[in-house]
Amino acid sequence: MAKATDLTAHTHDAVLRLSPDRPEGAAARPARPPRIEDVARQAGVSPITVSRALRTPDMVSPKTRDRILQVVEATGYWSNPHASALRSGRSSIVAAFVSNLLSQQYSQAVLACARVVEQHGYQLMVGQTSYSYSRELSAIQSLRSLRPAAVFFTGVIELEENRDLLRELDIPIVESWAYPPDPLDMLVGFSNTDAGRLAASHLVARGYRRLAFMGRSGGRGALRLAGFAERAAELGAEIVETIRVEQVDSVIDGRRAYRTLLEGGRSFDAIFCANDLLGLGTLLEARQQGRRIPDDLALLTFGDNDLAGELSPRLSTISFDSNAMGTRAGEMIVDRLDPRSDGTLASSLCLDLELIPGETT
Amino acid sequence: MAKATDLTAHTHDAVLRLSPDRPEGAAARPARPPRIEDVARQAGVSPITVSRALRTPDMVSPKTRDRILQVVEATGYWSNPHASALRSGRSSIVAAFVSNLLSQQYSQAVLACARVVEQHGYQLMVGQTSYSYSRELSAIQSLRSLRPAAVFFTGVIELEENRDLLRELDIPIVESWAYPPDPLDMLVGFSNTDAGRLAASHLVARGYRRLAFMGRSGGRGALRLAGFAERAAELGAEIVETIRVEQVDSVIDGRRAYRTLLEGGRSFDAIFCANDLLGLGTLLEARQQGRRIPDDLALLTFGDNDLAGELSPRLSTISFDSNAMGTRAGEMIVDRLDPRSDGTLASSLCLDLELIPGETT
DNA sequence: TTGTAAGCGTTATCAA
DNA sequence: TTGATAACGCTTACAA
Repeated sequence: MAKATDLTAHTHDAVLRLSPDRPEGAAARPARPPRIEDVARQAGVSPITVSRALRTPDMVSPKTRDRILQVVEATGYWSNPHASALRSGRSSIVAAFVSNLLSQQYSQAVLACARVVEQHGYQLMVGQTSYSYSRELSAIQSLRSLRPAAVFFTGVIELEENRDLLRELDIPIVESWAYPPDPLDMLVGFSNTDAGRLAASHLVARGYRRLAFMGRSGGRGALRLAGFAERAAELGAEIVETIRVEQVDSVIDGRRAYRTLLEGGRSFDAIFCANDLLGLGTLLEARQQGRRIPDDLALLTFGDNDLAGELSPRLSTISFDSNAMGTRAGEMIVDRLDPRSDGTLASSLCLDLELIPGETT
Repeated sequence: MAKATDLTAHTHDAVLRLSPDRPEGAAARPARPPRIEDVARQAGVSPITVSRALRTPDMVSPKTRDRILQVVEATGYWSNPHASALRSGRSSIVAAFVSNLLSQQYSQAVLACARVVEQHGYQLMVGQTSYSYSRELSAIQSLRSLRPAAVFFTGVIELEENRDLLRELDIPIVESWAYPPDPLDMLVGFSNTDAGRLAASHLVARGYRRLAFMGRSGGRGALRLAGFAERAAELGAEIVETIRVEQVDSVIDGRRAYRTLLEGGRSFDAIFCANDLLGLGTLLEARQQGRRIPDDLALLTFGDNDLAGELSPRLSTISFDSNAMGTRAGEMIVDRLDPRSDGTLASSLCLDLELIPGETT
């Protein structure tokens, strides 16, 4: 295969190499990875005994077990996960599906989950659903034959047909990022409706009455808007404008949303941005346009960006801990998969929301 | 299994459910996913013909092919990846190994890579090497039997023995995050040495002469320090203190590193932090301790945090595009795996570094 | 506690 | 262009 390069302008890094002291007589590694049969032969037992020694050590006599484990160590044997999954109908893969792979919050949760399950011998596989039911469907269909040990979604499965498909998998499922009364299985969520209410309460308490909302139109965006509108109405404030933004990948999208908001021509004194990047983009764009914040315009965001508090002005924000969310999801999964678990770990959890007042409201 | 919950304090979100219009006569889904044999029987061909129709359509007559694809569609057939991998010795999994799953830069690169490979029918699996050779070894060993289609590392494999193991896998490998002259296979990197040089040049040009360095002691940290020290010496500046921080998970670690730096008792007028979070933590801690920045202390960081420019003061930073890095890695991988590729895509790439002057130097 | 036999669902190989 | 046969490496079910 041709190798083209475009290196000219850059200096190479020094070569970082370490050569271990290889024992003199160390045999060259065989071209093929060792199979369970190789281990069995060397240990003088049958393959199934090796399998037991590795998966259910208690079912093998200590003497045999030690001998087997020694051979395993010496050969560098590693069970073939495909063969294992094919025969047993269960793999050591934990599948995670993210609404948007570029969102920092989702990735944080997924990677926190990966950390936990990895420590228990599972491997995490990432996929993207793109807030789309059809992508969600094909993701779920691929799970039917992948036979993962468990699934984690950064969201709630809404489509009844997809819920049915997932139930049929008969594996632990963690939904997250919302707090519905009827999760498929396990849940690490927070109340999006409460987040909206909290936002309205805060803005009204600060004296704002003409409110605008920015967020996705479906799912959690709708929930946040519902709570926001409900509480605003209760408190006598008005939602004068609602901007729907379906895909948010960078602050640019927030800047654009703010300009769209202005085009509506309505006057408002505060915006609730149901998403970090929207909030950040709005802040930058509004300041650039000469708005004084919060005097001309107040800004409240929702998200988990720990840098919101480091900006100048510090963004007022409603926040939750996406890292903890992923960790808890991972813990629920490994607990459920652990046959020795006593099953007392909560299978549903609602994380707290925190309103962190900054300098923008 | 017992279900404990601790829900009391929170409001449930409304149920978000959608039920599709299911066609009248739609049969209930069978409990077991369809196998290739089911499709074959319904299409009146043998299993291997179905397999060919799906993988190498050109080898099947158009008429047969269409009939098969119709049945595939109707049954929702999805090839079992484990059986396929077991038999063929190659799976559709792309493995990605990250030095630290909590690092935003690494996750960004990995998820960008996931995005690309996913569009070509591969699934990305994430693992963590924790900057440790032994973790790296076990990661690589697991690959021997996982038989992924390709591997992506957010780093360079340093240990000669691990390099040998990887070569034996005989699959596309992408290393990244550095620019050594002898990559294992493909490379999307940048020069860490140049980054260090750039840092020293900038600081000296701004009039700083007593410099401090913060970063990891091994690998890329060492390269950045080498370039930094080399250029500083050339320009007549002195490196008065070097702080080694092996694990950086949050700004807290940066705060701590700064305090450690002070304990040394040496006086310095500028710090180069080889990592975003170290820089941010140092900034926060130094300001809290009453240091005026950059008058009392200048600060230059290395990383890819687009928020560095939004802080107040804006952090001076040497930056690269980790998102592009992951995307390019993904593109290299799918190109190499595509039998129709003409092999003209560069297999080695050096990304540009950009010095973005902020208000801290 | 250990072993035998069979099969998970696919694809390589060879034959027609 | 299509098919028969066997095998990938493991674990279930059953037997000793």
